[in-house]
Amino acid sequence: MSRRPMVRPGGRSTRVQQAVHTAVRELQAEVGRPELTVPMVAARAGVTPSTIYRRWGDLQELLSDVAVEHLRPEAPPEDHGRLLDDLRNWAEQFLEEMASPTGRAYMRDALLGDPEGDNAGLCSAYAAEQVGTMLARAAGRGEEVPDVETVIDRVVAPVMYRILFRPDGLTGAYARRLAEEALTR
Amino acid sequence: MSRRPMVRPGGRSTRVQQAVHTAVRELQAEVGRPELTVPMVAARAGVTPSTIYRRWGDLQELLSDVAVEHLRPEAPPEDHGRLLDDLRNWAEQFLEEMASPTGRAYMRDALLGDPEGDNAGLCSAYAAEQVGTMLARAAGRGEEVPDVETVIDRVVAPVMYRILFRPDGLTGAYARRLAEEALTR
DNA sequence: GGGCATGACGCAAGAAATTTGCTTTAAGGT
DNA sequence: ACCTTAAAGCAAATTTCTTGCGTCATGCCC
Repeated sequence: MSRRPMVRPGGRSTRVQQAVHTAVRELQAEVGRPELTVPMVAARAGVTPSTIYRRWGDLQELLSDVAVEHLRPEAPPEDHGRLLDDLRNWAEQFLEEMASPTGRAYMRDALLGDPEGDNAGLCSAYAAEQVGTMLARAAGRGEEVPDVETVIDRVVAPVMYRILFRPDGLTGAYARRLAEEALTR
Repeated sequence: MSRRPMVRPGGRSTRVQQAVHTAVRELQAEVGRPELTVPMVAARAGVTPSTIYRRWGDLQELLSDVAVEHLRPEAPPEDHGRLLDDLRNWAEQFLEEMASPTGRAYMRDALLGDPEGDNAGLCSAYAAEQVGTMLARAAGRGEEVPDVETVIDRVVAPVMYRILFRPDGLTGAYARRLAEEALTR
């Protein structure tokens, strides 16, 4: 008894997962996403196709996994000593990363192969965490700070919406303006 | 010379297109999206699979087409005699349509099979048009009105962002609040 | 109104992909 | 060290996708 499902984070499973993710990244760069196939990834990763099908279901879910990995922020947002500067800079960087062709591709992939919406939720959580860090720092300095949800609505959402639906004419200045308006108005 | 590509809007092409679209809608309702395949749609539409592959490329682009058709608004927004009421009601309806399981599925499909981003742009244009109608009406009444772009950023974008990335806990009240804040603050 | 050029569809064969049952491997607990 | 079992390998069966070619119907011109 007491048989909880076995979790095996270290070992072969992990090696396979990494090999497959690496293969996806390499092949995406080499042949481009439209030419990418599961058997191709499997061959590069030194794995049988059925392994990929069983673990990920299909190419989209695999791409979604890889995309989310890339979308995870690597460091907390820079500290400029004042919330307005923090947020302005972060928003500009965020837009530039996400609006680039590769950024947009990752976002689309992340949303795409994600029936449960788990990966999408994760992306949103990353952004919320970054915003939360900036707000907490500012509050610690005694600044008056808005809600995380407010900043999501006023800064993150417009940037994401425009990237997904109207990618033309996006500039860093737009992101900075959103940040300013979120704090002043 | 002077041979522009022949467009044949009436006739067989159109019949095939409608038959295929209808088949997609019916089968989506009957067997669900995950089970849907191109050969299945072709059979229902009384068409060979190769026709679908040639015209649409793959299932995702077809689904994207069908989705955009459903996302097109059927009527201009209701007129309540005051911008605040117009916008509040419209935002609430918009959220409720888009946040439903079928609405979300359509949105995802529209974004999904759309390498060029044309369909996504179309969706955004629909929303902008609806907003523009309300603002023009209000301006005609002498009300002071914000920019279309502002309303997009403050109302449409947050709703869409949350539907795509954090579908939990969305209510009509949230949409109404966004509308109010877009006009007052 | 009757041909003509052309784009779209049907058909069928071939290639590629996905699925699936069974076997083998190796991680982790006893 | 041994067992148990999740996960990977392998290969056959199935399904989907691609492609070349013949046919059909539409829109234009006479």
